[in-house]
Amino acid sequence: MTFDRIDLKILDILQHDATVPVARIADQVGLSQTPCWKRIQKHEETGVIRARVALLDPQAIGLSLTVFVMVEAVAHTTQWRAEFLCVVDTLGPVRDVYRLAGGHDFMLRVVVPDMAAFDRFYKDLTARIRLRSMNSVFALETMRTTTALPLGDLMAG
Amino acid sequence: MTFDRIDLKILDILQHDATVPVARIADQVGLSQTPCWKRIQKHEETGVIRARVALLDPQAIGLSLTVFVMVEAVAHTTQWRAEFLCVVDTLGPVRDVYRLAGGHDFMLRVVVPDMAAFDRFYKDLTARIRLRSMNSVFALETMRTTTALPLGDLMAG
DNA sequence: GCTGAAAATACTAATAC
DNA sequence: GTATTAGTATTTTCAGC
Repeated sequence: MTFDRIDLKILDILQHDATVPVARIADQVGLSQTPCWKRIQKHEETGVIRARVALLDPQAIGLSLTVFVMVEAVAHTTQWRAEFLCVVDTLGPVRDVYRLAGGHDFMLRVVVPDMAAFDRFYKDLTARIRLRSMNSVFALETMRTTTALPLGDLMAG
Repeated sequence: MTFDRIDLKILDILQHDATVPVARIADQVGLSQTPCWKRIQKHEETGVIRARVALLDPQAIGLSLTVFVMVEAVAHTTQWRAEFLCVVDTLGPVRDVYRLAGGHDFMLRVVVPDMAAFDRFYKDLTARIRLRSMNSVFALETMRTTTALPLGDLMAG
């Protein structure tokens, strides 16, 4: 898979605002509507565009607490990883799961309404699987956040 | 601002797939098209729906390295925070900026193509602002990730 | 690969109930 | 809140260059 400047520009527009009509995208990238539409279609089929979603305001909905949970595994085995993943999948507040290099094995991004809800999550997690260690880092403020990928750096380089 | 079950259901559908037509959403929440459309419209105006975006596959585009950068501030002042935020805003690979409780002051989520690009980012950051400490945690694997908020927990509780 | 135009679908707004 | 309507915009397909 390879992307030319036009592809990257199309993707960059859509990852910032997916409501822009194809006609205007075509205009901005210097293409007519049909070929522009076909490129977008291709990107959807090949999975480069994974989804089109609405982003909600966590504060407005009352989900104002973000916590990063650093976890150490009891055993470094495929089986333990599978079980761990299975457990966190059943826990509603878990948004992201990363496997890490270094001291900690995993990091979870957890979103809850308040500290009480986080405590329930904490008890749920520790009840369902044994962990070597668990270290919670609380976010006081989300200063910036974006789902868009840095395509600009690719176009320049 | 208060949301009933219907509002939450509408938002939950849209945050997973924003391409679902209003007619089908109305169907699923047990409303006719007009009031359903008006609710969505209201949520867009009040900012509950912040944006509709396309989510791209980082691997497919060659942005396969995610790094979490933990930063300690040199000074705990409003001015230093503003300067720090200003600097990271100019650095392309920075996706998220969180202010943290505890030992580290900030965490950045950084997305780059490879280690060489991360090294460039590292040099850029440290050249533009003085930090007390900087600790990079590399993600070996993104096991799960979602932009959707856990609304199910709210509907149950 | 491109252009242009037609068809199908969805959105938006207004109506009366 | 529902049902219906109509006008507009967008998406999607189908020709031909």
